[in-house]
Amino acid sequence: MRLVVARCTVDYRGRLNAHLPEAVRLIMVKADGCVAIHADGGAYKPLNWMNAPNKLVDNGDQWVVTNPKGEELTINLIEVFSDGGYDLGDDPGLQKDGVEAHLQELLAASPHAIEEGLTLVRREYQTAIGPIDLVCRDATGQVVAIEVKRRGEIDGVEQLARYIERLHLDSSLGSVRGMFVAQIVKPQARVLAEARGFSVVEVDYDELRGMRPDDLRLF
Amino acid sequence: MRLVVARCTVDYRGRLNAHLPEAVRLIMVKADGCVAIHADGGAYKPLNWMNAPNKLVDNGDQWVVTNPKGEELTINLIEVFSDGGYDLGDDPGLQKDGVEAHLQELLAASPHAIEEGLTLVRREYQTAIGPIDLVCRDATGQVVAIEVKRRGEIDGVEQLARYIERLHLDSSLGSVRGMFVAQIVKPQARVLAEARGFSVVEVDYDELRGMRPDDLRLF
DNA sequence: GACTCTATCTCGGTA
DNA sequence: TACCGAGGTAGAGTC
Repeated sequence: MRLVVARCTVDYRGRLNAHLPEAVRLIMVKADGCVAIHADGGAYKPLNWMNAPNKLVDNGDQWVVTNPKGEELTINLIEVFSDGGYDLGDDPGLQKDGVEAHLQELLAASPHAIEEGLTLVRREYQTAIGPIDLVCRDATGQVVAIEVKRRGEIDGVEQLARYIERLHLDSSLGSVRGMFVAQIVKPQARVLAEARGFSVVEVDYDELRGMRPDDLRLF
Repeated sequence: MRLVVARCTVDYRGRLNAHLPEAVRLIMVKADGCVAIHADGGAYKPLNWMNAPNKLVDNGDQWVVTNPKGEELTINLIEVFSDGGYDLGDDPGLQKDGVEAHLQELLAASPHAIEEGLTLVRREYQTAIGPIDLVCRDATGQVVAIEVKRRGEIDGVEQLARYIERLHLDSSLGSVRGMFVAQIVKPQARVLAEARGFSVVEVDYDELRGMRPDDLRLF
C-alpha cells in the first residue's frame, strides 16, 4: 500500500463526471491497484476512487488511472507532503454474525418460532419477480408466504405484497396468506402490513439462536 | 489525519458483530473522528469502521472507539510499523455531473425524446406522497406521469404506481397513464411495469445531452 | 429532527 | 459471468 499526502486536483470521467478542486488530501493506492482519494472527514467513503482492475500511469506530477470499462481518473499533484509504501500482506477477511441471511437460516430451521404449527415448504421460493424468503404451511394446511427482514420497513411490506399477488396467480396453491417477520418492525411498516392483511411478527435473534442445538455463533 | 500501519485485531459490536483476525492493516483516523481500518485490497470500503461522532480511548496497545448509539469498535495493536499525523485542512468537496437530476433535466427539456408528440406540463409535480418527476401530455392530449431513474428497478415502478393511484383521485386530469424511463431497465422492473400497464423506455444520456443546443456538462 | 431516495453505491450470493 | 438483493448501507435533500 502506498500512501501519499499531497495538495492535488482530481478529475473522474466514467459513469458520471466529477471534479475535485485543489486541496490537501490522502491518496491511497492498494496492492490490488485500487486508488482512493480521502479528505480529512466525511465518513469512510473516499471523495473519489478507482477500483481494480485498473492501470496507473505515474507521470510524476500527474497520475492517470484507467480501467477496462473506459473510466478515467486523473490526479494532478501540486505539492507532495508525504509519500510512503508499506507491505501489508493478505488479509484473512471479516467474520460477520447476525445478518439477514442468518436470520432466514434460523427461521427456516425453526418455523414454529414464528407461529405454532408452521412447517417449511420451501426457502427462497422462485417467482418471476424474485424469490420469496420462506414458503410454509400453517396448522390448517394453508400456504403462508413469509418475508424476512432484519429491520422491517415499508419496502419489505411492498415486496411481500407483490409476492402474494404473484402467488395468487398460481391457483394450485389455494389462498395464500402473508407474514412479515423481522427483528424490528417499524410502526409504519406494521400499519401497512396489517392493512394488507399480513401478520406481523417480531423475532429475537439471540433467542432464536439459542433454540438451535448447534450454536451458530462464529465467535 | 492520523495514519497508523500496524499488525492488529479488530472487533465490532453494534448492529451486528464482526471480527478481524490478526493481520497488518492501515488504521485511518480523520480529523472529524472517523476511524477506518483498511486492508491492502478490496475496493475502497474499509474492513471495519466507526463514523463520527464517536469517542476514541487510546490505551496504547488497545483503542476503544464508542459512539452514542452504543456501538463499539476495539482495535488491538500488536506491532506498529508506522504512525503519522497530517493536517489536511477543509475540502471544497466533489462536483458531479451526470446523475439522475441531470437526466430528469434533459428529459424535461426534450420530452419528445421519450415519445413522439410528448409535451411537458410540469416537472417535480407535487402530490401528497411526493413529487412526480415529469408530468406531460401525449399527442392525443392524455396526461402522462413519468418516473425517471438512472437505473430502473422495481422500487421505481412501485413509486410510479403510487403516484398514478394518487393522480387518479384527481378527476380533473382525466385518465392518466404511466411511463417508466431510465438509462437501464432491469428485467424484473420491466415485467412489473408492463403488468401495471406502464410504458417502459430506455434512454441514452449522452445522446440526450447531444440534443441540447447548449451543452450542460459542467466541466 | 424525521423521512425519503440516490448511489461511480459495495458486496456477496447464485444461476 | 451476469443478475439480484442486502447493507453497521452512507449521504443529500426535503418536509
